[in-house]
Amino acid sequence: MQREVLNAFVDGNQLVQLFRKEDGRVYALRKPAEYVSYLETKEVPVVLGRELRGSSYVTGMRAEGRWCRVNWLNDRARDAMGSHPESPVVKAGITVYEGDVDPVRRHFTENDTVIATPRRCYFDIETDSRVPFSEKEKMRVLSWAVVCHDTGRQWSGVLEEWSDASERALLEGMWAALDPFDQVVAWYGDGFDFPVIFARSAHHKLRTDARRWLYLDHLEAFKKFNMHSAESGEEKRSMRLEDIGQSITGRGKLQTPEWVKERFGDKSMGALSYELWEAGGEFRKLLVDYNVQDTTLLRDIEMETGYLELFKTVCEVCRLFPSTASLNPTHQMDGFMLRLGRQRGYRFPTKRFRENVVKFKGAFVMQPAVLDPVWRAKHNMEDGIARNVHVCDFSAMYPSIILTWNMSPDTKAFDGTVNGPIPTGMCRTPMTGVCFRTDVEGILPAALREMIRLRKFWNDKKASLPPGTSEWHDADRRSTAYKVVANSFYGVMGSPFSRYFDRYIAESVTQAGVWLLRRTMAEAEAKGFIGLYGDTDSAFIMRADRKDFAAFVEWCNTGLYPRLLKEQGCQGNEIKLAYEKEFDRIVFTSAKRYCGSYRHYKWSTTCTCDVKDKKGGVRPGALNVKTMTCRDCGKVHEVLPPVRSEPEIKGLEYKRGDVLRMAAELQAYTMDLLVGGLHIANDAAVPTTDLERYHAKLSRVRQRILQEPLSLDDVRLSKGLSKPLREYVAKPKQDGTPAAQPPHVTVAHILKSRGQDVREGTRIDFFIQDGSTSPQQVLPAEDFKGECDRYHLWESLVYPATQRLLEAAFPGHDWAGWAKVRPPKVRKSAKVSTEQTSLFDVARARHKDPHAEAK
DNA sequence: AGCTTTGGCCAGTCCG
DNA sequence: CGGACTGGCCAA
Repeated sequence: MQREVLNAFVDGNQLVQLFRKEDGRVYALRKPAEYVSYLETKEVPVVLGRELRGSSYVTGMRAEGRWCRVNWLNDRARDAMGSHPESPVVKAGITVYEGDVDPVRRHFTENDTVIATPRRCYFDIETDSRVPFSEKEKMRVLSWAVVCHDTGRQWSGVLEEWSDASERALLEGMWAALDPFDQVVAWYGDGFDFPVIFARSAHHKLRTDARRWLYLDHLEAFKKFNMHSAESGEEKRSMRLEDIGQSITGRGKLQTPEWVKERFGDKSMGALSYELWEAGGEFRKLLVDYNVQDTTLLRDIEMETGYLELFKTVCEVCRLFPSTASLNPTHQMDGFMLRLGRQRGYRFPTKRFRENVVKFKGAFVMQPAVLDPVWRAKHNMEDGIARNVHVCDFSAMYPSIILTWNMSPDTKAFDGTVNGPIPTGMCRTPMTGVCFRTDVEGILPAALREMIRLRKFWNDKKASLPPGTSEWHDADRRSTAYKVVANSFYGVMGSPFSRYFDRYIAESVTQAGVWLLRRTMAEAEAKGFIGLYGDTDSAFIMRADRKDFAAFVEWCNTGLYPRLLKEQGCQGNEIKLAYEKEFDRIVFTSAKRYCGSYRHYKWSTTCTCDVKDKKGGVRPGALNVKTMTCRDCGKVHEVLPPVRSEPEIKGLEYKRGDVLRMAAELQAYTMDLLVGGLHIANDAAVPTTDLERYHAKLSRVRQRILQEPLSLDDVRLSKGLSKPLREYVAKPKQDGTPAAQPPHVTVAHILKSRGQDVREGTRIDFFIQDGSTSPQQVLPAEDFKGECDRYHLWESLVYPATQRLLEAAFPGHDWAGWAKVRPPKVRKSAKVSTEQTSLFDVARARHKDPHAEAK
C-alpha cells in the first residue's frame, strides 16, 4: 500500500517527509535532498561529461533515456553551473532543463507517494490592538482559538497576565492544541496570524518546529474559487471576514455588545482587543468568545462553499500540499506536468528570469452592433433593447484548440507564413502561421487529454452514486478539480514566469479562437441571422428562431468545423459549439457590459406554472419542438413557458465592488424595469417601456441624494491598493510640484499617518468631500459626519452608470438632462463649502430638468 | 520573492 | 472640452 505523506520540506541538506503512524502519531522520514538538473545527452561533449563527473559540485550523474540526470551538491552549485558565465555548461552553450525544481517537487515527481488528506483545523488569534502589524515582533498575543473541521470541537487560550512567561505558556498551549492537526486555516492568515505566531514563537525561542504544519490562507483560497461565482458587487466590496461571513452564511462576527460600548465607545471588537483583555473579568471572557466565534465562522464558510475541499482535491491531482502557495496555477501545472514529462521522457526548460517580455495578441471582442444608430435603423429596431437573442459558445475553447492543433512545445515545428501550402505532417494555426507536428501527440495535449479522461471518469462515477452522499460529493469535486486545472494551462503557458511560457503557442491559441469565432459569426450571417455581439468564445445572434439556430449550431459541429480544421491540416477535431441560451431582452452599454433576461437556458427554464393558470396559459410564439421539464414544478412543457429568472448582468457597475452602493441600487432597479428580474422586487419585475416609470425613480433617488440625510453606507467608496503604498509615485507636474495621487491613495496616506495598517491589498474606504476641485478633496470614511459633495455624488458617482443604461436602451430620449445638478459658480473665486445643498439649489436643478413637468 | 493571460471600460489628473 | 496617462476592476 502506498504511504500518504502529510507534509515535506527541506531541512539543511535533507528532505523531510512527514507521515502518520497507525496510532495517529506523526513521524519524519529523512533522505538526502536532491538538487537535480537535466542535460540532453547528445548535447554533452565527452570532455564536459568527464569534467562534470569529476567536479566536487556534482554528487552523481546517470542516464535517463535521452537525458543525463545530474545531481548537484546543493542549490548554489546547481544555480552557478546553470547560469554563471564561467560555468563550463554555460560556456558550452548547453540548455539546462528543470534546473530550478526544488527537492520536494523533484521527489514527488519521481515517486508514487500520495498526498494525504490533512486533518484540518481553523485558527484565529487576537493580539494587542495598540501595536501595528509592522511591529509584529512586539505584538503580544492575547488569545487563540482552534476549531476542528471534522467535529467542530473548540479549544482556546487566553493570556493570564501581562508577562513574557505568561505569553510563552499561552503559545505553548496553542501549539499543543494544533498538534493533532496537519493543516491550519486562517482568514488572511498569511497577512497576519501566521507571521505573528511565528514572530512571537521566535521571540520566546519556543522549541516547536512550525514547519510541521501546512498553512492555508482562507481568504486567498476563497478569492480564487469565488471569483467566478460572485453575483453582485456587494460580495466584492469587502473581503473582511465579517462581510464574507454575512454574505455566505448569514452570520457575522460577534458584534460589540452595548455594555462594552458604554465603557469603551462604539468600536469594533477587533479594535478593542487590548482594552477588553486589560479590563479582565467578563470583558476578557468576551474577547475569547469573539475569538472562538470568528474561528467557527471559518468552518461555517467552508461548510457552505466547499472551496477548501475542492482545493484539497486540486492538490491531490497535482501532487501538491494544500498550503497557500499551491493556489498558484504555475505550481499546479508544475505538479502535474513535471511528472507526466518524466513518464513520457520529456524534460522542461529551467525557469528563468525574463525582462522586456513582448506581449501577445489576445481574444476578439466585438463592439455590440446595437450601439450603432445606423445599424439599428437598418434592422428596424425602435430602441436599444434587443429581443430574442440566441447565444452559442465554444465548450472549453482554449483547451479544445490546444488539442485540435496538437499545440505543444515539443510539436511546435515551424513559424511559417499564413499563406501557401501547409508543410506535410503538420497543421497550421491561422493568423499566426505557427505549425505543429501531427505525427506525435504533444505533451500538453496529452496532459489535457488525461485530465479530460479523468474528469469523465469521475463524472461517470458521480452519475452512478446516490446524489448528496459524501462519495457523490467527492466524485463531483474530482471532476471539477480536473476542469479547474485544465482551464488554467493556457494562462500558465502565457506567463513569462512559468517554465511553460511560449509566446507563440499562447498567441496561436488565442488567434485560433479569434479565427473560429469570426468564421462562426460570418456563417451565421450567411444563414440570414444577424450577429449582435461576441466575446472570445461566444456569439450573440438575432433574428433566428430556436429550431433554426439549434440546426445552425449542429451544422457548425458536423459540417463547418470539420471542414475548416481539415483545411488547416488538423488530424482531429475537438472544437465544439453549444447552443447555450436565449435572451428574451438584452441591453448593451458597451463591450463586456450588458444585462439581459433569459427566455431559456440550455433549453430549460424556470417557469411560472403557479401563475400560469391564473393568467390563462403560456406565452405564445415559442417555436421550438423540444420538450423540457420545468426545474420548479417538474411539469413537461412542449413550448417555452414564461420565464422567471434573475437577469444576467455582466461588467456593469452593479457587479463591481468599487462603486457607490446607491449607484448599484439605482442601476439594479433600472435593469429590472428594462429586462425584468427578481432582485429588487421580491416578485418578478415586469419589463416596461413606459419612460415615466424610469423618470419617477430617477426623480426620487436624485431628491434623496441632494436633500435627504445620507449615511456612510450611502456615500462610501472602496478601492484596493494594488501595490505597496510607497510604489505609487507622484510624477512631477510642469511646475515641478508633484501631481496629485489617486483619491484612494491620498486617503491611504492619511490612514497610515494615523497608525493604521496600510499594505498592498488593503481596501481603502473613503468619500468625496468636494469633487468640484482638481484634485478632489477626499477623506477617510471614518471621518464622515453626514455631509459630503452631494452634487458630485449624483453627477459623477450615481447617475452616469444608469444614464448609460438608459441611453443604450432608449437612445432617442434626453437622458443627459438629468445629469447636471451643480449650480454654476457665481464668481471665479466663489468658495465651495460643504453646505452647498439648499432648497434653492435643488429648485434650480429641477428647473433644468426637462422631465420635471411630467411629474 | 514570486508571479495564469489579454481586452475593455471608466473615474480621475494634468495639460493644451 | 479633448487627449494622454494612471489605476482599479471586470469579462472571457
